[in-house]
Amino acid sequence: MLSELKPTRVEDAYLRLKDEILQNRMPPGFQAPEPEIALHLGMSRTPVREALIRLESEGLVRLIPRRGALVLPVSADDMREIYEILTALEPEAAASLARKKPDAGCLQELEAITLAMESALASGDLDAWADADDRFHRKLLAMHANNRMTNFVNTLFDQVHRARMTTLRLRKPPEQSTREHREILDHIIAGDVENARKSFRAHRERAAAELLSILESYRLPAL
Amino acid sequence: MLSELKPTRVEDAYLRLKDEILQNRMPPGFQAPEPEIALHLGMSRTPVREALIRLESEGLVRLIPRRGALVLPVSADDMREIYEILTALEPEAAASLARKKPDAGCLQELEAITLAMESALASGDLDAWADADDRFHRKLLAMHANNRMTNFVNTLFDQVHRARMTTLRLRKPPEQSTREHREILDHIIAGDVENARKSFRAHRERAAAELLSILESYRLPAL
DNA sequence: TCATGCATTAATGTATACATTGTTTGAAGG
DNA sequence: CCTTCAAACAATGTATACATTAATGCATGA
Repeated sequence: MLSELKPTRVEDAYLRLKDEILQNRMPPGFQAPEPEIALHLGMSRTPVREALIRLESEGLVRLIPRRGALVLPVSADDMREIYEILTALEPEAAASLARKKPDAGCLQELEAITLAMESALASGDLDAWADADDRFHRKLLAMHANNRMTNFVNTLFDQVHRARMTTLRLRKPPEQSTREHREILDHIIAGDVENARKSFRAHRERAAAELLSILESYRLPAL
Repeated sequence: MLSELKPTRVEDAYLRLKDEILQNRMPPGFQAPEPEIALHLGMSRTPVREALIRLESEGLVRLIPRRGALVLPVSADDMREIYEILTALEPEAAASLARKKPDAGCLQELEAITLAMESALASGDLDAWADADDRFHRKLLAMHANNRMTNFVNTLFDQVHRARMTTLRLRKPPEQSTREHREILDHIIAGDVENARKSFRAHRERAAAELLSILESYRLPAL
């Protein structure tokens, strides 16, 4: 029901290419024509082409007329665009969740993710921390029943994924972020709509400023 | 530069199908298999298929396994999703514009659109009014340099286009909307960030409530 | 040596072919 | 008359073929 009964080549190509891009095995600037990618994936151009179109619409790739597919770098300005949108949308989701008072089961899961983040911070496991961070944001969105918002924001998360992974180790331990997640969760549980919104907004604004300042101080124009 | 040098069949199919959908010549619920659409457009399945994939990613169509492309109706719940996103994003764009104090030329254009809306209201020309409304929203977004936001919001505008056209004549003359546009513009010109944001938010919240109440009172579950 | 232009190469956009598989029709049997 | 099963049909997913056209490289000439 959730996954396709029959795995199609397009889906396969899409997932594999997306994975290669997000894991930085196909780094930004990487470029290859359709036939080459098709060969690499062991299928014909047709499904590859459709997968590339999809990746392009998600902002991970650009199709350049006679040059092939280009893995897009994410510039500081892209980052600004993306964080501006996240700053507007995610707090709404959080506020709406606080209003709706979701059932205990769902909140339990958010709670577990937050605990995982806290313990990852304590043990200095940055990868686990980043994973919990990602899960928190995605879970919160998924709980707020707005599929259009969820899907769109998820594509934005994907776009900044590489940048977050890179900067993860260029900054101090993310204590503040962790505290803020806890704070947001508390407000949601308490049903405090306005504070849920505000604290999420502050969380995003601070994270964006931090990320951009890291990019600047390390002279990373794009990732 | 703006348009493609060479009009491709995919682009042609995309534009024509989108137009047919938005103009309600292919109404919600309309369904046709790829070969039929290809025949209708006078080209092979390949470009049609790519155009349909694009329309699907924009939420206008759904591709159902052995049934063909289905023109999606927009339900009240879809409307809720869409307006929630607009309510979060557009006020940010307005606020940011108020902050940036755009040059007179651009504001001139917004002013002209607002005047057009006011005179359309005065003369009772609903189509001209709706056109000015649409242009105001799109222009404001375009002025706020965030392409991701602009593109996404534009797809949402497209999705609600039919519903807006239908309800346009089921409601009282849109005096309030017109006043609100003027108010928003004034705040932007004055550089009043917070009031630009607030008045736009109020504008969207009211419009959403109005639209949904019309759907309810006329028993229109979807459009 | 460097510029110019032609020929070759190669990538895309599109058409077509084909296998797979779900749907539907119609006939046969209860 | 309704149900069941099979065969024909049809749509998709994918592969392949092909025309067009941009890029590349090489040869030619100044």
